[in-house]
Amino acid sequence: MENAAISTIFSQMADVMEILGEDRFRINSYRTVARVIGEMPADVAVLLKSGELAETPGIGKSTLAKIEEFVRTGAIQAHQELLARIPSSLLELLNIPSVGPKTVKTFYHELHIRGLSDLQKALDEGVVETLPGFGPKKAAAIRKGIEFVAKATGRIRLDQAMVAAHAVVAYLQQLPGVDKVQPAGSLRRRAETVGDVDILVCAAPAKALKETPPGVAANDRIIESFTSAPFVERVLAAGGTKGSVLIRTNAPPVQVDVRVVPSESFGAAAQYFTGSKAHNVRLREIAVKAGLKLNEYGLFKDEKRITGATEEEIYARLGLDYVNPLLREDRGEIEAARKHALPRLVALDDIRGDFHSHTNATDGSATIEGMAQAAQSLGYEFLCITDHSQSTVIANGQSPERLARQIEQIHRINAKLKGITILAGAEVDILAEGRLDFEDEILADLDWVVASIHSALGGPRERVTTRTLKAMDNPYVSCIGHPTGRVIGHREAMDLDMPAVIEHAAQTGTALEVNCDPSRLDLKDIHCRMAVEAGVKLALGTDAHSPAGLFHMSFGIATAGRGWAAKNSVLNTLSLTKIRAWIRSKRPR
DNA sequence: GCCGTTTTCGGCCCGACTGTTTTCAGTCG
Repeated sequence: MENAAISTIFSQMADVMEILGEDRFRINSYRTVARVIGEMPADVAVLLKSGELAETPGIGKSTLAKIEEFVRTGAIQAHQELLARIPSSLLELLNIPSVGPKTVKTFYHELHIRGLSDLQKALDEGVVETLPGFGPKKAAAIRKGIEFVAKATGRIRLDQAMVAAHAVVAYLQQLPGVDKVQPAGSLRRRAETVGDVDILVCAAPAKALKETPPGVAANDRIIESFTSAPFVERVLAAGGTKGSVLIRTNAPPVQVDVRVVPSESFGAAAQYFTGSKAHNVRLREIAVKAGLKLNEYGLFKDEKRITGATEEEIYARLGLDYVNPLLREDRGEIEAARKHALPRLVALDDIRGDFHSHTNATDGSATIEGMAQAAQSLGYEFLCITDHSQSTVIANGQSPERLARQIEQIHRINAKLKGITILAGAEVDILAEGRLDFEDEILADLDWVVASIHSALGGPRERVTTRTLKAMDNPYVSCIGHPTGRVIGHREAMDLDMPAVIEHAAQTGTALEVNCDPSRLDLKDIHCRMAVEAGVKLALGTDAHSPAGLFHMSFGIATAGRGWAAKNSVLNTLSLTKIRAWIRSKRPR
């Protein structure tokens, strides 16, 4: 997969050009290219050949030539030339908060700083604060920034961010003068990782203060209360309407930004702070073309606010259908909103059951009955028990004999249960060369078979792809579990040929799992979309190892939604009768 | 470098906060 490499090259070129002070619009288009390529679900080389790449917005003639060059030679000369103009170690300085391209340029030209260690030395010697435009506070900020880079692990997982957000929201909600609290940013878009947590606060109308702009006095108090809250480790910024802090958590420090806005601007602010940046830029361009101006306070005609209280009004006034936050990534949603062609996304209410769970028969913590009870309390009609197969020894995988006894046990429990059905399933290992861990006669006794790769995930692309395709050829395999095997922040995805996998899933009538565990989210959003477009069914499974694990369904729903999945793309929304019919349709008669 | 129901040339999104400044540049989102 060369997409990541190409994306990095373009973003590096943009970084270098910024330090060199080149045309910012040109830099912007390089950044767009980096983003667009980085988000592409299929190989750039393939899309280049098919001509699709040339049709992609943001990719013009010049970019196309550079990518062609990369595919042909493995490098881009323009990139090499840019890198030759400054020491490449200079680029690492851009990661330091409060250090931007202009600062780096000054360091390089005035102090001949070539990297982090040079900068550290200059700080220690006290020369940084003597530069024109610099001072002791700026130097201190840079020192703290370096400390932060050393400690920070970058983005945190969505579920971790949600825990942090939850605590802050609860605190803000009980403050006087606070009307509404709304998490925004990538958290609200349910991106798989979150850089910082954005929270929007709507101040209650300030009555007795006609002279001052609405809400201002209350804002100050809200920000002050926020920045002095018990969970705050360090205050990064605090103004009249905006506060930014690092909060204490178990894991790496999380940055939380709070903005306070008046109620007449709440929708505009929610829209603005939910992003993504690319989506917002598109909206503001549409506004400008209509002779309007869009900012976080509203949509304006000259100085007059036309609308701003709700997001719905803003989209409507720009001639767009309301765009679900999950879709706001500038991946075609704006065009679809204009044509009234946005999908109605699958929702948690549509879900009738869970396709992937474990019990204490293998590495889960609860009994079958315990899991069933928990599923029933979620309003489910079915739950698949999919314990591990024999080869996953570390998870106490079941032998065929143990599995046979478990199937009988499930049948006995089903006879007693009312309102929910347990499907007897298994998570069967896909072994080397694509063989399965159980024989077909055993698989035939199961209601639902998830086939997953748990070994040799680092194998070459052809090998891992072939293993997956071969598993799909088995008529009893209903679904491929966590197809890429990634663990966010810990383990890279397998080098799967995803277009081939999706095509084969469509041909064989095999579902692809959206593993809802927030540390997996596998398939990920862009691959879900590819599957949806190919007509492949998604099967959402929490991979729960305890009753609490079943709650992770919402993460899978969000991921499928980010992949533009409507109800009809998701097997979990079907009745049990229809699910059984769907499973049978692949099996021999 | 990209793009076109105003355009193949001339545009290209918007504001808060900080620090170092006496009016603004730089950074960030």
